[in-house]
Amino acid sequence: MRLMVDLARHFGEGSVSLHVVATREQLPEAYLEQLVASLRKAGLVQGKRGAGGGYMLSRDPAAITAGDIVRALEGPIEPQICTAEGQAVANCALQPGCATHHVWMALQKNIASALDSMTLAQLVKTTGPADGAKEKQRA
Amino acid sequence: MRLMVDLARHFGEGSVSLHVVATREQLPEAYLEQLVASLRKAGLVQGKRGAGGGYMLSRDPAAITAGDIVRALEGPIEPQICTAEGQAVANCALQPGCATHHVWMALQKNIASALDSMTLAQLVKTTGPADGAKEKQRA
DNA sequence: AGAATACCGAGTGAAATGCTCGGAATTGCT
DNA sequence: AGCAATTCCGAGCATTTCACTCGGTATTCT
Repeated sequence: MRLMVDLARHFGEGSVSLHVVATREQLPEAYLEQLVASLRKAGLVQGKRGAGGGYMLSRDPAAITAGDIVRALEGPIEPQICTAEGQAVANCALQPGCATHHVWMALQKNIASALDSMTLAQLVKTTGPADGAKEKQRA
Repeated sequence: MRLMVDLARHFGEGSVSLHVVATREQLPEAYLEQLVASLRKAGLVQGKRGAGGGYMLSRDPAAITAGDIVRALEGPIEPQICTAEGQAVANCALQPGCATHHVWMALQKNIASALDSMTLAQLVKTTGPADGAKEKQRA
């Protein structure tokens, strides 16, 4: 997540090496390498090999949401095994009218829409200065 | 969760033994025992010992939310370690303007309000009796 | 050529999750 | 009083996930 925000922050400056990001964000480089692999497979970033290479976002920061990132890294959003995104009615296999299924489905949609409504561009903006704006929430 | 809905479904009928709930919901009894301990400590259910004993909700089903249950079983709602409920500004200890903190806080509030808006009474209503089917049927 | 860098696959330690086991303590029934 | 039902309690166990490491290979720049 922080990785992506960092990349977004330097969007348009060519490719950035993981080494730089790692030191800048104080994250283990070897770990980022692994994460970025998933992000690349999901088409969110592009890598450039060789000396002077690195990574860059493949889309505009305004066109990438937190939801995209979460899905790329952790798979479909599913509060419970039986309520993953994109499953029609699911594999519950238990009582058809399983009371709790309702709960998790509602929650899943809620989470998904919350994450999908946050773009990288927004995140970059809301954290440049001393973080004064905390208004972007609708009940 | 299903345990609580089951209890709610039979609210007002005195105490229900775990054995009954377990067979009714097809869940391992020994496991329920453990779960219900947390629920009791959280004040959501009351236990009555001895033969003919069992558990019952300590409040009206309309006064218990999914959020209550989740918190009782899994602790405060926290999408990330640094964004648990009830923490003022938190233990991030990293960059003060950590970009992603914002995301998780928003998400946490979203989840919490979603769960808090679902009461057991509602859940009982929106799902027919599991299999007992001798309750008064409505919906 | 040599260094920097992305790529790849496997492995590790700690924690959470769902569940089991054995044994108390309490209560109702006969 | 005694027995059976039931809550209570603490520990343990198998699997999975999480965050992270390691060693190596391929590519590209200077």
